[in-house]
Amino acid sequence: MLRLSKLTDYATVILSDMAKDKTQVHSAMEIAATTRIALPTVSKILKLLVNAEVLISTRGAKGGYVLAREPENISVATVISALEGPIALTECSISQQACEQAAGCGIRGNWSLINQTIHNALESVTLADLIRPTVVPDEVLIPVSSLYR
Amino acid sequence: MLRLSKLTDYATVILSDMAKDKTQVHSAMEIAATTRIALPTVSKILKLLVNAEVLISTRGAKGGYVLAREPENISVATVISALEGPIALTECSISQQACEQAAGCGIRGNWSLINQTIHNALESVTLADLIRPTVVPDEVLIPVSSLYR
DNA sequence: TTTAAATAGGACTAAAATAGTCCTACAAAT
DNA sequence: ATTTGTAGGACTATTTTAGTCCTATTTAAA
Repeated sequence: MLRLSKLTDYATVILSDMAKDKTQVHSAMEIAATTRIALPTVSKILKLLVNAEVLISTRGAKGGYVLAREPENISVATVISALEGPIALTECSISQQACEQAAGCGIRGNWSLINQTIHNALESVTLADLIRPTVVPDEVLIPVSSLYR
Repeated sequence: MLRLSKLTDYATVILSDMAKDKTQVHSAMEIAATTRIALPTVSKILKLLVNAEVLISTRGAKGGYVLAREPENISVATVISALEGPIALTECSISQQACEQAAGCGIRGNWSLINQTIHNALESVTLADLIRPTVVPDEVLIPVSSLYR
């Protein structure tokens, strides 16, 4: 269902939580407690976010995790790719090697355009936006169609 | 990886194929042959597309499938939801019932906005666009960020 | 009216991805 | 030294997805 994995979902919850208190070092245990996500799972997610340079970790007693940069500079796209790998709707957009159908496939180019579109949409939303109080706009304008007309 | 399922991918290939010859009735066997996708799999996909009213089927000898409407009027969003169900990145955007974290979750509203954005992007691209010769534009403009500034 | 060529619907199996857990090693503070 | 913490990876269980198959029904044509 074009669904994000649960882990990614958790990651956004965790990061939102951390963003509210963005200079404080949070331990995995503490985060598990406030988010009510099981500790081993929290740890796993935090590690992935460190690898993606979204978080910075400190080892040892009083160690823990902090945001590596301002919430405004952490895009949703970054978080998703940290947890799930590259954002691409179709297999052929990632692996350079042609699929079996590639020869007669005239739609690859257009898929990559759609991927690009979605990637841009996710890139433009940041952690700061996520924790902002919800505003439901009258209309959401997406001029993708203009590309074709 | 925010990936489409293989079946959805196949569906776009199948539909593109059918769109090239949009008034002709195609049997499942014929489609399997030209797309090189296994027959039982093709059948499964075609049935789903009939249920979603993207295709119209005719039973019996000389029966088969045709597009239910013009390729311009079949959106990628429709195809995706036919195969995968509602397009929603997060669980909570679909099931009305609150998740465990819901109480302290301040990001649900913003997720639904992102969902909406992506849905609109996918809604604006049609089967007709998919089979069009690829054009790579200089820039893809997505003003999602403008919603927040 | 019989037969062949199709789809409809659903049950079922196999395979792959995802989620979740656990263990051992390492680092820093007290 | 000991305690509190992360790093990294192996492992297991669960769920989802992909793929197959069977039986019923429908229609065209011989």
